[in-house]
Amino acid sequence: MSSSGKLIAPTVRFAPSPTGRIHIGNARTAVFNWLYVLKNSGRFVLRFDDTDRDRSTLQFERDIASDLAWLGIVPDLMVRQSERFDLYRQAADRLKEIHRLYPCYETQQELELRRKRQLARGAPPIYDRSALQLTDAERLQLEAKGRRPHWRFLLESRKVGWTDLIRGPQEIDTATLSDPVLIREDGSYLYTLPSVVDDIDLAITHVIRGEDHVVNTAVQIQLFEALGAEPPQFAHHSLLIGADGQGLSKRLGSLSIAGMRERGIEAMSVASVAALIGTSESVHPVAGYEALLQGFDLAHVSRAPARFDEEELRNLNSKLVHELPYEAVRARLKALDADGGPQFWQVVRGNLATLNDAQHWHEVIYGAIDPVVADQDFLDAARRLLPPEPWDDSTWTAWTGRLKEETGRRGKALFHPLRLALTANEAGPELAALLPLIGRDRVARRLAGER
RNA sequence: GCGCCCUUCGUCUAGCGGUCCAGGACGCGGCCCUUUCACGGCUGAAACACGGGUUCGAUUCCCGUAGGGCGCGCCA
Repeated sequence: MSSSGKLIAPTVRFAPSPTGRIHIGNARTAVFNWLYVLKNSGRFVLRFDDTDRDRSTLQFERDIASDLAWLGIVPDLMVRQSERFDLYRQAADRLKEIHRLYPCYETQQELELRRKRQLARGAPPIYDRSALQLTDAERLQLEAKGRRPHWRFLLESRKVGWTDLIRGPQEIDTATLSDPVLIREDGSYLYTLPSVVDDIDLAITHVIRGEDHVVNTAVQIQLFEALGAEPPQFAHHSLLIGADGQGLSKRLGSLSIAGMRERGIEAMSVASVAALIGTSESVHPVAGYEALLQGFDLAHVSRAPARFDEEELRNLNSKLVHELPYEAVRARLKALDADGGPQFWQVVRGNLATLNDAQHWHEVIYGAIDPVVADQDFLDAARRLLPPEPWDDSTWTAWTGRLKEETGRRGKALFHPLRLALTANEAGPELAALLPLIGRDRVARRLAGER
């Protein structure tokens, strides 16, 4: 909203702290941001909020970047807050000058005790600003005793409002909030200040994030204003909950993107679920972001928490795999040592839950299996009737037709033993299609009960 | 404890006072295809959390209750 009316490309940021890998909930935020960028020809900033030096690691940064890359998300810019402390110091100085940042000397134990007392009284656990009452002499005395201050942002007690792109008009009374600590006793920065300073410096126009940040937004808007900047647009989506209806944040193990990848789930399956769950669009497999873009609109995102069920993801994934063209999977089949060519893929894909399952069918068709033999006499008869090659799609019908005449068997009694002998599986692709791929030699061997 | 948000089929949701004996999608059941199973196609069952209001009329508006999510950090 520049005064010149000039259109600025929307810029969004995805700002994980590299203290762990991303899970489906974070991925959903990332995908929303990504779709917003694709839809509006914007820029995507990946910002590592690594102000917590103890818990942040470079390895997690790399892992997060690779999880995003796997999801097809390509940042235009990557920054690391730990490399931008100068900026934060400048902003802090400015806030001190205008008396919006003040030193406090309470210990964490004292603060905790106060909060407990307030809670016990039924009062909200809000910082009482007693540090503001300190005289210069008292401050000096505390410093002489070796106390170092932490610094709080002085909130203006008033209602702060914004129009949330997902939640609509919002209003929060900052009188109900504690003045947030911006700078720790050791001089390091907490999330709040760097986040706002970077949003200003990187010209972020749209902050799309989880609703756990709704209250922070009021504080941040005051910070933007104190620093003389116009706040960006905000969009807060609801958080995912587990299939059991409980919050997701508690147990992350199997919900990690890395885990889904390892289990052979397609990246676009994850992206489809992430983008569509909790929206008015139907949750269905979408092969690419361009197609996902069609129905994308932040206004379609629900305000109620949505359940994430991995079984739903698996179902959606198998449907996605069933539709994948050979060219799209060829390289990955090769990597699995399961590239049986276009014909193979065509026959087999409808039976796969994940692409990795192609390995199994490749082995069943071209490798050595242990045939399941229940009735050797029947299989011997089948073997005697085996037509000579070349084989094609009609071979199956011709062969089993003769076998039917010979043995009088039909239906399941006819086909089930053949399926078990030829594939060692109860279920699978159509045998008529499988037969020419397996070939006469292997078929004959398997009917004889040999590997 | 306080504050904010949410509550329609099992799940994700459409619905913004009469169009709704509530629509779609996934899942589930059935049928068809396949002289087997799976894939695929078709089809069916399935919901307005509860209690008060407001109104000629509430899924739709208001209040309360219950349930859920989030927040109240020298975490992000």
